[in-house]
Amino acid sequence: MSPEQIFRALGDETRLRCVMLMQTQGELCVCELTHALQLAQPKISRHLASLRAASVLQDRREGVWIYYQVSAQLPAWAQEMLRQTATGLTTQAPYNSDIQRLQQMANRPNGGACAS
Amino acid sequence: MSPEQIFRALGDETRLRCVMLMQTQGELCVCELTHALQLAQPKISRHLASLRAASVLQDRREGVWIYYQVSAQLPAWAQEMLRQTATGLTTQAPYNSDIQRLQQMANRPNGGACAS
DNA sequence: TATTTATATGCGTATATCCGCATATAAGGA
DNA sequence: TCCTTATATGCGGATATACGCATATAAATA
Repeated sequence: MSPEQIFRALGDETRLRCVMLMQTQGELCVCELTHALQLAQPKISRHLASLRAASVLQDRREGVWIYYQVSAQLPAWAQEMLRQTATGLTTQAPYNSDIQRLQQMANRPNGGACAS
Repeated sequence: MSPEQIFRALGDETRLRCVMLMQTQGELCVCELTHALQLAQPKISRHLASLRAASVLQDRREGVWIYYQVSAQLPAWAQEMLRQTATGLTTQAPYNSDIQRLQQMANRPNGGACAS
């Protein structure tokens, strides 16, 4: 996908929060994102689909859960750009609170980063 | 301005080309951008206004010319993000051709980077 | 003051985007 | 097969965005 489509995909609060969360926390399923951002599931789901369409995210099914993560196919400049952005943003609201809510979430699915 | 507004501002081909050009070539006036991108002046002008509204660019008048550059007020993460992006993109089309056309432009205004 | 050059903006239109709500799909277990 | 849970999508409406074209503003100069 073209650079401007990548930027356009990041140009929405919900989508940027999702990407920042995955950039710092790794692979997450839809219910984890829904919990962390406290938004309706159809809304999250639709934004994830648009991020995937822009090649920003990749997904994988594991049983009932669908895990999303920042795509490994992203060009190097884009990966570095996201790293920089996360470094700058994740200490401030609402990104820091999203991370906190995720880490305090009970019953995270098994494949999730919290289960050992 | 908020991070997602910065990304949204970059999420358009014309605007991204303008920003990449200024990121690598420094301060430019509207006629230089119009020449380098080979687009209509009202179109360039309107996109510059929207980049300024998103705090991505700052402008300054010098006589008849209005010079735009990447804003020095941008948060550090955003400046670094633009630097990364320019490093990744400016070797490829259409960004490289824009730079080339700018450098070959005759009669660049006096304040421009070419005049000594 | 009239003209030229550089830049910005008003306007109408076409299209894209985002939302909430309801519903569809898909997998797993009783 | 039925039920539950997780996720995706159809739809209609409200709003935003981008465009082309014409025109306005603003500075310099004659």
